[in-house]
Amino acid sequence: MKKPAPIALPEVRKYNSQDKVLVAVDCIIFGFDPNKEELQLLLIRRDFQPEKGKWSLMGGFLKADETAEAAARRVLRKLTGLQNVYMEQLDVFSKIDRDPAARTISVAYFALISTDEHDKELIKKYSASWVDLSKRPALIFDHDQMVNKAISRLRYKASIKPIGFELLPEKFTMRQLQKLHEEIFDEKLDKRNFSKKMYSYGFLERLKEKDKGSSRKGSYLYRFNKDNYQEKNGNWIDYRNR
Amino acid sequence: MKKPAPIALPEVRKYNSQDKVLVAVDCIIFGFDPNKEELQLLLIRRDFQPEKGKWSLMGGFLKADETAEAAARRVLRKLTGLQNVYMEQLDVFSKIDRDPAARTISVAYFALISTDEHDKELIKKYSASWVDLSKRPALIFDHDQMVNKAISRLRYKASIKPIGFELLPEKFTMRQLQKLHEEIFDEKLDKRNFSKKMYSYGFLERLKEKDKGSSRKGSYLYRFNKDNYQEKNGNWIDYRNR
DNA sequence: TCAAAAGTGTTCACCGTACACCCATGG
DNA sequence: CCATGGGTGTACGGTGAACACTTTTGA
Repeated sequence: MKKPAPIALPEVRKYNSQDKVLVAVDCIIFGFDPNKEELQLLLIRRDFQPEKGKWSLMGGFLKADETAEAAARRVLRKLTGLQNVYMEQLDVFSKIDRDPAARTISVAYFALISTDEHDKELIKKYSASWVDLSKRPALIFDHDQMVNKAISRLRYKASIKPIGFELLPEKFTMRQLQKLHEEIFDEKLDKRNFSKKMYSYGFLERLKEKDKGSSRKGSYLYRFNKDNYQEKNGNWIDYRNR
Repeated sequence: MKKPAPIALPEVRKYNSQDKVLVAVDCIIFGFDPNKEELQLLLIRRDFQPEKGKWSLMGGFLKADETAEAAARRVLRKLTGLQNVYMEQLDVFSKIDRDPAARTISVAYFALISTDEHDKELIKKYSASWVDLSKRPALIFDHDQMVNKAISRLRYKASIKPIGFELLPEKFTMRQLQKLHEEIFDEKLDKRNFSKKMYSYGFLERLKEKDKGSSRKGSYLYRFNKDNYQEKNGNWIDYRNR
């Protein structure tokens, strides 16, 4: 199918004389616990040197036969067991000494998962745990930078796409949805304006059921209707064409 | 200063067993010729295999002792002679066979320069040339994808930051500024509304001089006032915190 | 019956958009 | 004097923000 690349000697030498480097992927994994009403981050305790025992993002090395995205998905799956996760490339981090053990550049990905869905066994195996975003410990290398960047990106994305649904269980209440947005943007929102806006997008499906967990009266459960979203997504403008 | 990384044998073997890959940087270089009133792209004709003679973005390989951004700036400088250029990381492209000669991942950067500033000699040396964005030839590898992504990003950026000034000469007319925006967003704008909006941001400085090149009456020249921009940039919202 | 959370409508200010005429000048 | 592009103001509608009271029900 593909014609073999023509190999001319001087050019081959050119390629060969270039430096090769290790390429890592690191995953910034966000979650949201509707009960705790806090944004959370899935972190691991590193079980190898350097910086063994310190808190870190989950990461791994890019293999020669996979794309960066595939590597990130592999890493994420190893830790959570989840496959079809919202994931997006953030940026490359390439400071020379970012990993003191070896020259490594890292491609950071951010992922959104609903905390009730992942595999608890795997998390235990990797000594990982969910920590409140606001109380997160210092991380190794440049991982704090990665997290900060991921937060910005999350805000941006949430402002132009209904991305927050990735972080909620299938059925959720309007309050939970609002709390999530309040956490993401770090500001209080007016519940009347908030629900009005959400209704206007047209992709919320109100169920018959009510959730009685948080009040006497009970609150309606909603579901995100993807079909409606596809039809009406003219409401959401994304300049970045993702 | 920095304490040496603790080296434990098994972990070193771990790092060593990982694949290393070639890392390239590619620059999507946008320009705008206020006379032609067209967005342009700076392309080169590749002078080595594979795909020798085809149109391509300017690129190069990442060296072991430089960051990706430094590499991109080095590459850009080699071609244009320019140093303080607006530049931003786009994304990593890592399809396995994107470069048929060797497994290479590429970090794409997009850059904005004012076409009157660059070094014509260097451009000649690299058989580069400015092409109209709308009439650009097909590019090698995945460079077309890179360009498309860069266009989206340019639109996004221009919608939240006064990025377009990077593409204009120091002094410019309101018409030129408008044309630039029209090119970026690919739509006609109303000149009254446009200038009103630009004034409202408060960072345009109207000069005494007029440009008599395009009309009898002559049109005022403006300058971008960075100080004013710093003060008033609350007008521009950037969720991505750059 | 009351405490606690849920649900719901209206008003107002501001911003983006549509739209048309006079001005200055060189030829 | 006239053709050409330059420069400016107003009116309207839609959207986002502020704001308070009633409902439900378990204890």
